[in-house]
Amino acid sequence: MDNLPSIFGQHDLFDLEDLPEASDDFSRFLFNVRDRFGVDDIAYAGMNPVNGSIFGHVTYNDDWKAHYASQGYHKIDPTLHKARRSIAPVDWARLDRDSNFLMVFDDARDFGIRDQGLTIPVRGPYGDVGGLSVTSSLSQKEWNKLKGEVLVGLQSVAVHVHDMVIRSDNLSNLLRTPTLSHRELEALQWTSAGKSQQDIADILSISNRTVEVHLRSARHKLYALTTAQAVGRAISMGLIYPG
Amino acid sequence: MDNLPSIFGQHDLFDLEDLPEASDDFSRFLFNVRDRFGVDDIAYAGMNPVNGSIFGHVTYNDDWKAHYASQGYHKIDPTLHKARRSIAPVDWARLDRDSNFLMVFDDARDFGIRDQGLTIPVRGPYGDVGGLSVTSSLSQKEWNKLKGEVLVGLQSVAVHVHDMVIRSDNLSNLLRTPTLSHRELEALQWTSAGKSQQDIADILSISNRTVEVHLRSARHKLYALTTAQAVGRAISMGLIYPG
DNA sequence: GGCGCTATTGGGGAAAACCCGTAGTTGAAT
DNA sequence: ATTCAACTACGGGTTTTCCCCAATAGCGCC
Repeated sequence: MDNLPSIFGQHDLFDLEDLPEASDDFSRFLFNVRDRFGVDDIAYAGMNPVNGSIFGHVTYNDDWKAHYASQGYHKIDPTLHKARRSIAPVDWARLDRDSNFLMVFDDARDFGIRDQGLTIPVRGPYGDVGGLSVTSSLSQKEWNKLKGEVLVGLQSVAVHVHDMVIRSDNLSNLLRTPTLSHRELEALQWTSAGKSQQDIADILSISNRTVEVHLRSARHKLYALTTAQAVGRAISMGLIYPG
Repeated sequence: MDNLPSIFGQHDLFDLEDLPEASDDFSRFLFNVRDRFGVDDIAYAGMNPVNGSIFGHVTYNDDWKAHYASQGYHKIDPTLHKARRSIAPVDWARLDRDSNFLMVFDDARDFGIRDQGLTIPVRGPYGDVGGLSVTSSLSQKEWNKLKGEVLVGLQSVAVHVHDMVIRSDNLSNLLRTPTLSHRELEALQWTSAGKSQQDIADILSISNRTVEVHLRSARHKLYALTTAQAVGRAISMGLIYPG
């Protein structure tokens, strides 16, 4: 927690020392960012890779927040969907106007929210993913200009917000200790290389039952239902490498 | 397999400049960025888990590049190691001056490279990790000032470079990859989400035997011996996403 | 029309994985 | 000194996957 703030010094617009400690203050921080960048609304959504749940802080009005949640739009929101698969910022103008897009944004319009915006994905080392979105109701020309001006700054804000949220999120704390033992990692690694439990037992010169125990333990630690899921999760978290 | 795995695994380091295509563009781009931001050197290192290869692209002089590679410093480089575990930019000033640090930077000094710099981690959705580092030989006071000014911009550059590298690498891999059918991808995707064949059969409203056929076909196309391996491979290739 | 490819649906049986335990040893930490 | 996590191993029983086989339907292509 203390090894981050000073890196940004005093010159930076968004010094981490200004970042709120309590999660209740995240919204206020976002309002602050919104005003500084001159956008309509700003929203952060963090995705927990364990159960796929999404949590976030937004400056949207309460009506839209409630509607969005009640409709389960986080499951189909194309901006989140694309951000989850992208490295670079996602310009909503480049998204397909497919059925999911229309379903979300047709409703959004009724709540005063336009389909003009950006989503910036950010990832941490534990498979944690987040996205910072901004919306604007400027004219297209003005928005394009503003977009270029704020993009770089928003990138930085996104990283800082995600960092803070993940650090204060209890669920993610479980993931932040992916202390897979050496044997568990070995077993997973060989499984990812296509070896059976018996193969691995021979390779490691241990019993196949022991290999099974290690894989079972790895599944539990990664909250995975199957070994295949554990392998995928471990790869996406950088714990092992594809074989 | 080490107790403390090397940063990018057991793989060899190789230089983007050794690659025929686009290397000139990357090189020019980095030199360009270096001059624009007023730093001494810029280095990008990234790993694509598709083949576990490491991509490096730097503005360091050839002597240091050769020395760094020949000593295998990418395995112990503390700047990479810390960046691998961090979301936010890593200030080298805050790193422990441990044995690994001294081993790398004592040598670096002989090649005119200071232990004053920043490393910005970047992550993509497939477990791919990269880091953009900059060095400076300014006075500490001047460097602290410059650091605050360039940090936000470098964040953006880092994302951009990583995106370009991974994208081109994924693309080249995709060209050699047999295309999986829609059903095969669906089956793999749900398997990655921890579902059994019967679960998937229910979800897709097809027979569990059909699901099995799709998974088998996917395994063959991916040259995978087990479904777990196929899942890992598909994730690392970007065909599916971790569930 | 034939040809090749893919998606779909099965059966039977072998192999592997998985779940529920118990239990001894080691080494590190409190 | 005791707790605790990791590693090791085994048993019995269940579930799932995997591999052999065959078959129908749809699709574009020459």
